[in-house]
Amino acid sequence: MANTPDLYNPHQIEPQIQKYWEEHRTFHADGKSGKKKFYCLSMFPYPSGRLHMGHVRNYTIGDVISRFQRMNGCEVMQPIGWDSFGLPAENAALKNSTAPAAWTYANIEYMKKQLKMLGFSYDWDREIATCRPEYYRWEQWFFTELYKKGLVYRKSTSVNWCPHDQTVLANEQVQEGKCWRCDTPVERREIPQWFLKITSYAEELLRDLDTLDGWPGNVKDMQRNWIGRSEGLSINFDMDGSSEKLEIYTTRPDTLMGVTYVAVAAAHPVAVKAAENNPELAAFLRECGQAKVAEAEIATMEKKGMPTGRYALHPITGKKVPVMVANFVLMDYGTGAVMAVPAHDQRDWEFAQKYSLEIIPVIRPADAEGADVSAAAFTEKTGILYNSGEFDGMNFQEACDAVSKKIESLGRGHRTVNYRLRDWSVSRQRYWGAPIPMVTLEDGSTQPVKAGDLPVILPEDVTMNGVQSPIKSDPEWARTTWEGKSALRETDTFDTFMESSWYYARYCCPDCGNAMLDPEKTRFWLPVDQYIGGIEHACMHLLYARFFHKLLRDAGMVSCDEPFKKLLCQGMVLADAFYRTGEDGSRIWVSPLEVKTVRDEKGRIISATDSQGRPVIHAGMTKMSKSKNNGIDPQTMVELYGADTVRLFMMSASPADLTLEWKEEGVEGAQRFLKKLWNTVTAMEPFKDLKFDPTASLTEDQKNLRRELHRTIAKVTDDIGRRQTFNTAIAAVRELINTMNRSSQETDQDKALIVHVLSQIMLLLYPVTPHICFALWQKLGHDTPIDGESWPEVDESALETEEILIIVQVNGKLRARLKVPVGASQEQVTALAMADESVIRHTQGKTVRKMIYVPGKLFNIVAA
RNA sequence: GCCUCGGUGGCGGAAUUGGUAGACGCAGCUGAUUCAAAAUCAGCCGGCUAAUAACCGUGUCGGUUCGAGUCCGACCCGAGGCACCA
Repeated sequence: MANTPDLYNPHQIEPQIQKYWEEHRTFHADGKSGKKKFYCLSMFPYPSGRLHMGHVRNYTIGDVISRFQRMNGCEVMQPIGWDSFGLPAENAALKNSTAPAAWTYANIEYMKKQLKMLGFSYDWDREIATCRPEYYRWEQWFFTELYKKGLVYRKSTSVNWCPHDQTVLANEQVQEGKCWRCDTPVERREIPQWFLKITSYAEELLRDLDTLDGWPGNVKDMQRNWIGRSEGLSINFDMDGSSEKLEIYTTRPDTLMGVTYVAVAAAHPVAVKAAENNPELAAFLRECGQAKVAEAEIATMEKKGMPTGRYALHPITGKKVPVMVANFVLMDYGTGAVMAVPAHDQRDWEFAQKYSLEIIPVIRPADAEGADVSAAAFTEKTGILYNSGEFDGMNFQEACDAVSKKIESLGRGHRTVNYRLRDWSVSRQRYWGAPIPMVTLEDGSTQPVKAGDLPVILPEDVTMNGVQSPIKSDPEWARTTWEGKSALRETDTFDTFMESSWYYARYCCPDCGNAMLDPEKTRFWLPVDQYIGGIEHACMHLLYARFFHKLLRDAGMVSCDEPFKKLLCQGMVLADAFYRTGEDGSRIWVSPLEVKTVRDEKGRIISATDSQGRPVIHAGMTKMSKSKNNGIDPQTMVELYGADTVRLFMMSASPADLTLEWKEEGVEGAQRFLKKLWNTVTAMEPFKDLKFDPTASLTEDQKNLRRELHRTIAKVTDDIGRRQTFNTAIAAVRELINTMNRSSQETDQDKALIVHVLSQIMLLLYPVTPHICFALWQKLGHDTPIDGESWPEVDESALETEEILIIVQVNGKLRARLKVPVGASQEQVTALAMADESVIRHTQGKTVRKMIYVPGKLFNIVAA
């Protein structure tokens, strides 16, 4: 009878094992096991239609950590859901004439299937979608509570406005200053918006960063700088010939005597008023109103200004200084006015040069008579004041204190703490979002919707015309009553960061129907033990979620101070990009899957052609994107290679926090590894019942293999558990397999050891490639599934060695490697080192000046 | 422009606390097997070199140190974020 060869077939085993997990509810978490809890969370996806490689990378990391913690004795809760409000649904609705809701729900269903075929250990019972009223009703309710607490206010602020479409544009929808749909130049426009007072929590958000030991330092640095706490002086300048005041803030009070002009934003009342009978100035203000609302835009554009014709009075000397309008001063930042000290601030200096404004140096280097500001501003804080009257001779700190005191005693200002962080504008003039639960009464006053009238439901069965939100174009939708009086609903919706700011808490009690959160359940599961997501969220999402958590805490719904104990930011996924040049000279991007490359003997790409043999140009590795046609579809990859191969490649090709370069050859390498592993286990299957006895007398080979096994267990445990360097963990397992293959396989004890090592390898690889490990675990003769197994333990006795390696250097350069007995003394090492041929050669004719001995490691001879 | 991170063989990367640079893999080369190819197995694989000697070598320049990929200073290049993409 012919045997069918037993080959690795992921497409057969993976669906079976996934079905087993689903039927057995293996990954369901209810908090009743009595084990230590571990909450592992990956940033939930926007349901764009298909999973992309960035998702797969994110979720594979989360799954590896979840399975690892599970094996280490924790009850792991790993939920998943959908960040399902957002702009792309509206764009898709326009393109395909579908309702955003229908499109979104269809995408969720499809992507759910894709997640399942990757074998992630989610507790699907906790799935949530933020576009469901059961979810956003609590967000609406919480907003009305915050309103009652005084943490919500309304203020006018700038937005990008398309005058043709009569609509607000997202920054993304403004391309080169023009509307992406109709190419009309975009204008800045002030409209009233709802704000959350995140600045009231700025101090705590800053301070608590120090408690986040499990966060990467760079993310904490970014948040610190984003919050941007500064101590300075707020000063009121009197306007010449009027009772108006001009309030400014400065972090350099020491330079106050060098102020030669004041600059205001184009939207500042002083500028607007001055432009009333100055057509030239009015034209300039219109020009300023044409820039996009983005900090990078403002910081890089050409600095322009114009005099208002008005003057402010210096708060100490009373001297008249011109008031300029400047395009780089924004009404939304601070007070919309700044004092300018061109001698000691580079931007002010350049502006003063351009518009021939006075430059008065008031700080000189400590070792010079005066400051040379002819070529650039002198911006050091190490100088001494001069040209400053009563403040002459003071240093930076003395001057700051003295000037501040003086301004305060004159009643013209006060010392204050300022933040770069601005309050959070939560209003969006879009349809596909949670309606803001506010109403306007006929008397013009605004009121929060009563709790009993929530949720304010967003209609889902709508048609989009691309210009206006359906709830704005339907006058009936807004009509309502409040305390019996007729009222109009707010038609703006929430920023989608609102939904993603508390979803992690809702996962603890997704079915809670009578409250936003169940405090008992949040107390049990929170904080999230491990959060995983992209570094692009370092400031906004991660700061908003921390802010929301503190709001929830102050409302008694959660009991810890921070939502995410440990944070891992994974890198982007890149792929080769290729293009050929079209007849009109344009670049036609060709998918890397269709490209054939020719390499030289070193393996460098020397030429490439597309599927029709046309030459294409290699544009290097870039982020997977539609525009470069270099996105690799995860589903296609799973269908070709299986989920385990995709997971293994993702985790082994680079460290989790760096970019990952998708290479088909590398994926094939990962597949090759799994096939070999399958074949090795199959070959050892007949010996699965042999038991390895570590207490028997072992051969050198056996001792060596056993030592390598336990070293590998120690390394993989540390790499996954502490360092989160999954790539080196996998490399260590591969090394162990190489050692095993070189090891003797003669005797029953040899074979028993190999069967034992293979079983341990299954446990080490299970978090990364759970399906194959599940199947091979059975083949190795275990009759209970691998899912219930504990993480392997290191046997210290296996690690013992008789010899150690000492590195011998002469003047820091490697000259010899010495194998010495474990207990060798420094004298013995010295004698052996000095007798080494290479050491003798390199010390010949020289005097030994010094010898440095790092016990058990290194011996360096300094000779000259 | 500002904030943060990164730069090591042909390529991805390793080197965990300042102590052997290049683990592990991909590509490539050589051989075995094969009618042949694929697959598989074995060996080689930073530069220079006859060499397993010596020298050079971790973006550039300078510094600290017995010793620097790692620490410090300056610069160059690339990536992420900059508040309405998520």
